[in-house]
Amino acid sequence: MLAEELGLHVSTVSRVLHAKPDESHRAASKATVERVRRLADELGYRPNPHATSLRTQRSNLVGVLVPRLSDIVLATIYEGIEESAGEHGLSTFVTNTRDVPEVQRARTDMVLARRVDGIIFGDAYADAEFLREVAARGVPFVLVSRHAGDYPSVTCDDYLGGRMVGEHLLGLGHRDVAVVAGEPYASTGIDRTAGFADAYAEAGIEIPGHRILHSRFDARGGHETTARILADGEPPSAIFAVNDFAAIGAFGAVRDYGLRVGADIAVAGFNDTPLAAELPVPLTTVRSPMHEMGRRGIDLLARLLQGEQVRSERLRPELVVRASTDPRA
Amino acid sequence: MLAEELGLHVSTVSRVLHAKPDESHRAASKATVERVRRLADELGYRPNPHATSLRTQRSNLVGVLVPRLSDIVLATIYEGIEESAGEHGLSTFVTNTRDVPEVQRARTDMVLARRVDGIIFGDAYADAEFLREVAARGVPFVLVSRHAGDYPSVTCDDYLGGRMVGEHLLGLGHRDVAVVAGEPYASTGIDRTAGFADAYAEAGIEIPGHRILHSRFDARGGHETTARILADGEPPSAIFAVNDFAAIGAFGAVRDYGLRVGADIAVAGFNDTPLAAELPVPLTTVRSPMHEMGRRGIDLLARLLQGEQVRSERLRPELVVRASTDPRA
DNA sequence: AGCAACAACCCAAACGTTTGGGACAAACGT
DNA sequence: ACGTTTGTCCCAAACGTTTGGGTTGTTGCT
Repeated sequence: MLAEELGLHVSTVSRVLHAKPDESHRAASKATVERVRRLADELGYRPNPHATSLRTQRSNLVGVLVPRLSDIVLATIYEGIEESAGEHGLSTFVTNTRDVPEVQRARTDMVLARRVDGIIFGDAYADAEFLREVAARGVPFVLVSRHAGDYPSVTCDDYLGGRMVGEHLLGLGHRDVAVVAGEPYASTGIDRTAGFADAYAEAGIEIPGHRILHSRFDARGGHETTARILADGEPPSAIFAVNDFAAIGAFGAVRDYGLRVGADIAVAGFNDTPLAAELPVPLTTVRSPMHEMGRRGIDLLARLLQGEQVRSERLRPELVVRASTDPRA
Repeated sequence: MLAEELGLHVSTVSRVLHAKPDESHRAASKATVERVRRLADELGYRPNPHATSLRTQRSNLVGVLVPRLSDIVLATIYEGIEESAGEHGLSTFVTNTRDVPEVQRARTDMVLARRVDGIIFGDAYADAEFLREVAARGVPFVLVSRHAGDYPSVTCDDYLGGRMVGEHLLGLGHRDVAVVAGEPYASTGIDRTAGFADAYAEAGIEIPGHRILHSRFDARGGHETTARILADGEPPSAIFAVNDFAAIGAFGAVRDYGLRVGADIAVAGFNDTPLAAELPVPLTTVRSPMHEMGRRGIDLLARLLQGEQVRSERLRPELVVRASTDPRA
């Protein structure tokens, strides 16, 4: 600590710098406080966080694990996390796990080795197996985007979102529909699919198993899976892809099959990413509060780190109808 | 260091754990080395990085500043960075600056306060003003994606890429063209535009000023700017948007204007993001090695941190022709 | 036998904080 | 006049490493 160029003891300076404005007088005389403060920001003094962490056993660091940042959904969630983290005095550490269990493990070990105070998982597997291990190690964590077990999480109400899409398509008269369902281990895809299927079931229509196919979450995955659907007998009249990127991939497959999105076959997505509205055929989708999920996720973790008891949050989605399901829109 | 449950002095253990395999015998006896190693990974021992950093004055941390991670281009570059950082024993710290100078400053201070060893800027302003300040403070840094001044950088050869698009459109007979040029402070947009314009100039065609408009880099920005172009008299026969997202926005604007991309008006983008190929009208674009840029960026920084002299790198782009400029493709 | 060389360790300082506990003087109460 | 309080500050330990420099005891050489 260079700030004892003023002939003061480090401890005094430390106290001055840490005192809340209303109790600074307890640390030192008014004059001294002033002197310290002035010099501190004259020199642009910043306490060495390594020293602080070492002493306090708290790093104010949180690790954030996501499948991939190049997925705009997770990237946006992370923006929310980062934004709000600052307000809590926390810094974040993101890392990509590609949804690969070994990588998740390795990255978790990595952030733990960096002595983070807690972790935000954006890549939870629905079986929660790995999370149980983490919990057993006593590491505080929260989930965002996906939920698992009953670990604290902030998610979109995906079931409701799926249901909205189902009701929308039902209302348009679509009876033969297919689902590009995403990865089987992600609660997002699972719930969206379930909500969608339940809406149909309640209308007396069971969606047959061969109409519900798992897929990767990216455009390529959506393309391949949709191609398989289209290759399988009579094409459905509508396709629900559980996220926008998969839906865009579906666009590609539909196009390759010689059909027109909107006119010949309805396609709906999920998330309302900024692209959805710009596509040549604008995409019907469900707006999920991605940014907000991130913010609330870190808020939740912050409270957890304070020792508070926390409850999961489920945010409300909103259906956005565009021309990909309704050419008149 | 808990590892002296074996009755050894910490320093001995430290030496054992740091010795390269071929010189471990200099640290302790074979038996001791073995004992230490075994206990260490039995306990899952990881040195406390804060203590290490404090002692060595090196954090093995690098700060990464990007405009926004929700831009898939930067997110992909960051994936490359993270991937390669691990191989250098470095950890990274990303943060969004939204291309706002005050935020860039604040985030730079933030990462510096965290005692990073160096910085990677993905958000350099072409005027390099801020970078000069950073350099003056003696902070090692490299640039990725954009270049500025002659600070070490890893970029795509954007000028060449722009030129490729220009020659391509010229070859198709387009003489009245417009450019959605991106932000005026980003070398990417500047160079791509310059390359494009030069290609036309060499063919004896000066692109008039009102045909080159700055824009934000996202879909919305591309949409707005394209709409202004279309509203301004006779529409051009082709539009070059300096990145894919802006191009997708251009798609939206063209659609709203009642024209068809590919058939009525050609549109080209830049970056070849995974979406480009999936669009209902597949997008002609220039493939830029985003992942590779990230990898090389951190490699460059790593070498800089070793004290080596480094040279900027300029990676080769590749034109990918699709139906948005050539319906026969 | 005497001395150097080496193997196998240990010592202690230092990195920059935070924090419980003083120390010292001035002001106060009676 | 003397104990007590209060205001202002200092002391020192501790956090977990790394690293230059010991200290032993054994082996090798002559």
